[in-house]
Parts: sequence; C-alpha cells; structure tokens
Amino acid sequence: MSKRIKIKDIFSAPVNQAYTIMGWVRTFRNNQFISVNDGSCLANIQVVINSDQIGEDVIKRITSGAGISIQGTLIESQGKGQTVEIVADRVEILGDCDAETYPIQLKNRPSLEYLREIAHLRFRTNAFSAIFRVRHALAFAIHKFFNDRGFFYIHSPIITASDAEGAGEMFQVTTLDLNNPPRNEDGSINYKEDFFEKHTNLTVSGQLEAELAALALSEVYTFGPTFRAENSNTTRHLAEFWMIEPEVAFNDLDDNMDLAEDMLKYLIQYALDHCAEDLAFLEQRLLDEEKQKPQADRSEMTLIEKLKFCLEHPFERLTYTEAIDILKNSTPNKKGKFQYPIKAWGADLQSEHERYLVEKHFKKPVILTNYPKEIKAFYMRMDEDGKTVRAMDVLFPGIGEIIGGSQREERLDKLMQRMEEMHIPKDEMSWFLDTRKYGSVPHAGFGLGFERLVLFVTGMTNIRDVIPFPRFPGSAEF
RNA sequence: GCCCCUUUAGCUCAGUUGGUUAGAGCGACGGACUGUUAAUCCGCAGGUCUCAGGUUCAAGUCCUGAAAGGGGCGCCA
Repeated sequence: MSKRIKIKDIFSAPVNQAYTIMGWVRTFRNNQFISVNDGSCLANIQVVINSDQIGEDVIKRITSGAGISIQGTLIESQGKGQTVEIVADRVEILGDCDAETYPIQLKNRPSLEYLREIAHLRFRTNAFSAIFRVRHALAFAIHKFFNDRGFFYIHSPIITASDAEGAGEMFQVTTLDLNNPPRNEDGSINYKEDFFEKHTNLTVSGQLEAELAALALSEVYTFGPTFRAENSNTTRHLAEFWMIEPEVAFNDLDDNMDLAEDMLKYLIQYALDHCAEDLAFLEQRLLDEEKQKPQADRSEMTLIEKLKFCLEHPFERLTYTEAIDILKNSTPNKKGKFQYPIKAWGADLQSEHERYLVEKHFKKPVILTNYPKEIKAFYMRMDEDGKTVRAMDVLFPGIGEIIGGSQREERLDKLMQRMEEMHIPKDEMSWFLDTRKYGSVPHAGFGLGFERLVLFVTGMTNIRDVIPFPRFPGSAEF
C-alpha cells in the first residue's frame, strides 16, 4: 500500500502514479464520484469509483461525513471542474457516518448560530476549517515576526496572585472546599490553607511579567491565554482569549506605534501570502451573507480589498485631544445622533465615537494616543502636561479596539504617586516596583487581542466563531 | 448588568384580519442513473408550531411569564 499523501499535496503530485489518500466524504454523486476532504486545504479531491470493482456493501457506506481511505491512481481529470482526480482501486471505510443522525448537512448551508451549538463538529465545514487554518497561520506568523526581530518569547504565568492589574474581573483559582472553607477568626476565608497559601486567580494580562523580562532581555513578547470574568455579552468579547503582549525596553510611544503598525501589517500580509485560497473562500462567504442585507449595510470593499487597503495606507495617528475636536464638530454630534454626545474634553470615547472616527471620518485604521490619565491604567507614563498619559489604542474598522498599549511609567516616584491616586496596593506590587528601583529604563508595550485579529482577517463578525471552543458567560461547552 | 429581536419538520424558512386536516426548498429514506460538480429524475416518511399559564366559540397567530438563540450598549483585547 502506498504511503498516505495529503490532499493539499496531491494537486501538484505527478500523475499516473499510485497514491493513498484519507479523509472524510463531503459528497457522493452518481454512485461514482466521491469528494474527499482531509482538512489540509479547502479543496476536495474527486475520487472516481467503478461500481463493478467496489462492492455494493462498501458503496452503501459512502455517506457524507464518513471517514474513508482510498488507494488509487492519480490521473488528469476526464471531466470538467477539476484538473486531477483519483481512480480508486481500493476503498476502505475507516469510520461509518450515519447520515440520518449526522447533524451537518453541508448542502443546507447550516447557519453559523446552528454550527456554534455543535462546535465539536463544525471543523468539518469549509468555513470553519478555513477559519482555523487562517488562525493557525496568524499564530505562527506572530512567532515568526518576533523571532525574526530578535524578540524572546516569555511564558507569563496563567495562575497569578497579583490582583492589582486592573484589567478586569478575575476567575479565582482554589482547591479549597467551597462548602466548608477554612476560616480566620474574623470569619474571612483563610487562604493560608489554600494550595498556594494565598488568594490566586487566572491571569488577566501577562504585561507586568513581560515588563520584568523586558527590563533584562530588552525585547520580549508573550502569547498565551487570558481570562476575564466580566459579564460581557458582545460579538467582540470572550471570557477566555489569547493575547499577544510585546514589551520593549528603550522604546517610547512612537516606537510602540511603529511596532504595532508593522506587526499588524506583517500579519495581514502573511495571511494574504499563505492563506489565499481560504481567504478567497471567506470573502465569497461574506459576499453571499451580505446579499441578504440592505445595500446601505453592505461593505464598501470585499474582504481581500479591505485587507490590502490596510497594508497600503499608513494608520492615522492622532491624539485623544485632536479626536475630541473632530468628534465635537462632527455632523452626528451636532445633530444629536450620538447616544453619548461629546460635550467636553475628558469624556471617555464610546464605541460609536470610535466607529465614527475609523469608519466614517478617516476610513482606515486609527491610532489614538495621549488619553486623559483618569481613564487609563496606573502604569502608563505621565505626559509633561500632567493631564494625559502616553497611551495608544489601535482601532480597526468593524472591530474597534484591537490593540491597547502605552509607554510605561519608568520613574519610581511618579509611578508610586499614580498607584496611590488609583488605590493600587503597593505592598503586593513590590516585585513590580523593584524594576523601577534597580536600573529602570524607558520601555513600552501593548496587548493585541488575537481573536480580534482573526475576526478582522477572516471577515467573520462574531468572536465566538474564530476560537474553536468559545467561553463566555453561561457557556463552557466542550 | 441594561435594552431590543427571534423561536413552526433534521437544516433554512413561508404561514394573510385569530377560523377546516400547518406548507415549501434542502436533507434523510426507497428507487433510477458510468462523467457528476450544492448532480439530476421519480417516490416516500417526517410536526407536542420552545415551554407554562391566560383571553376567546376558536390560538402557530393575541396577552403574561420562563427558557434558549441572536443583535446593540457598557466593561476591554
């Protein structure tokens, strides 16, 4: 028996030779043509069988979804629609698939909502196999981008005792018996008896740990799961998501923006170069979906046009103060169309304002910088005016905030002052403050929400469709 | 957490002002078919109209509540 060849490779393999392919039946037509997919690429290989040669009992078992092994000869296709096909000598059913109960009937174009409920099987569809191949390519490209630039991949902890990062509600980690936890004399729970002998949570960010590494290795990044127990019910939030957090010593805010823009463009280019077939499919899927919508709600660009547009234009960089001016004088603000009208400097920007800037005013990715200190985290570097901090948010069309970052406050006295103002317990953060005490240098970094990047590149609209097994309030299936 | 929408066959959806026995396409199943491409053709089965109350002579249709799903907002990545 010949060695198995992946379907991805068979289209360029020499013809008139014997091959073995394995995969799953997509369709079976005319008792003669099997479309087989093994997930290595979007395309199916057409297998031609001769019913005289393949027994009736086997033919009966060639159903949609069945696992199958085919041995045969690759030939130039005798029909239209494909360049090559396999004439089968041997067909073996590896795993039967009962068509009566199999929940995926591809010809019905099942809805994304339905497939979300059967996430364990949705990999079997073209859309989800394409999404997860693109997701893989982007994950790989992230490591390649940083490795090629001399960054070191730091594994920040998943379980953390640090409760002071301020990035959101946390999931507690404990081995204590919830029905009968050990108590202190005052009735509070005695975490001294917990596994770590202290109160611990799942991490909401690897940033602080990345800063520790950056202040020795200079250029580092993290790429790991992150957990937020916020009760967020949107198409852009997950309780468990993956985040990329580069942190670079000696970088200022401009360097940080350059790194963010270079990285995003590199990743988009990588996807265009390596996932052309999948992206073309996802583009068509999006076009089909938008046909249902009224003309006004449809995108002006196709998916691939949109991705290329991002590469070709510099991201618009402006300060929060400049953005407020634009918004204050904008037509929707004057006509009272904003749900939250922009009245004065200092207001937090709502997603309607971000959308206006990105989708209406500039019509391209925007980097907003120098926000008021009151609406940003304690670790961001204070500007000279004492009012704003060196923060930056990268806003993408359709996604909103895809990156949030800043130049960090490296001056010990200023950092301590901010922690006091924002009621961050200093005693728990001594390890973090040590970096400012001993050889502190300017540095900057940011966090990229990986799923938000995948959303943008694949053109999907719900973040629950770009992670294999999404976790969100009320749902931890599979 | 707040607001809005949806729920009818395995899937995607029709179902008029409340009025006989609730429909279609696809899928499944049975059959035909040796060049199909979401194959085609013929045939057939498939329903507690999400659930619990209520209004009414009469409810898939109206009202109340619940559940599940979707969307928007907030929190952020």
